[in-house]
Amino acid sequence: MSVDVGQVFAALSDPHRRHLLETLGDHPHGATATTLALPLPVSRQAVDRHLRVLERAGLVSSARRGRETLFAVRPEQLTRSAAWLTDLGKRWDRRLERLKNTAESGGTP
Amino acid sequence: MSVDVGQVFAALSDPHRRHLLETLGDHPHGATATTLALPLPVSRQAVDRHLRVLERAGLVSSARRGRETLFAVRPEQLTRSAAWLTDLGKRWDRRLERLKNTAESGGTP
DNA sequence: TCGACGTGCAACGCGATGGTTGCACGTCCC
DNA sequence: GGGACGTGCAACCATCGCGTTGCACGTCGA
Repeated sequence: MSVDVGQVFAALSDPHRRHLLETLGDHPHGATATTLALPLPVSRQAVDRHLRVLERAGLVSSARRGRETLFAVRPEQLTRSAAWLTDLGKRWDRRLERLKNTAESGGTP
Repeated sequence: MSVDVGQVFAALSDPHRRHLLETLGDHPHGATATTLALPLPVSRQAVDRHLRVLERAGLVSSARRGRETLFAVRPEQLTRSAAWLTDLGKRWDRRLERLKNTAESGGTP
């Protein structure tokens, strides 16, 4: 909770962050920023900042273990955002359905 | 089709654009940028650019009628993005479920 | 036809964002 | 304890996105 859908969408708008999320899905135990940055053409700090953005959006969680920080996915926020999207879609469909019925029952003047 | 989910999420990340989408839902016949900008504290051009972004993301459609341009919602892309989100969520859940089972059946070495 | 209205495009300023590098702190291993 | 490793933070620069204004073009109505 307490996280705006806007932050989630902003986090998901970046291709690098989406890639990080996909990769993190393959590491359910969690992965460090250094490990994730290894095959990428960007620096460790950049990946770290991306992970911070994802964390602020509630999409990943960070847990420090010893001298390394493990990041792991957190499905709840993603589910919430998906629900937001489907809700908006449903409202649209309902409006369009009403419009269609109105048109059939007599009136687009 | 041919629209990236990144564009959709980037479009949805802005509060003004989300508000425009909500408002457009109340005008199934379509609305002009000037009309939409009236109650807002931003200029008509700003609203127009927001609508262009939404159009590029495939979330709204523009149709010129005479000297005015009507914008209307287009639910398909929104449905697609919602599906993308739920799919990613499902994959995560599946991974986490597997992890849980693995842990129970004996092994986190 | 001519004035009025509405739109689209270009140029500009400003703040946010993404990327880099360098350095200080905490933690593991010998 | 001491060196090595990994992380977090700050400063700096380039780029992008948002908002503004001004102007030219197309379209409606008298």
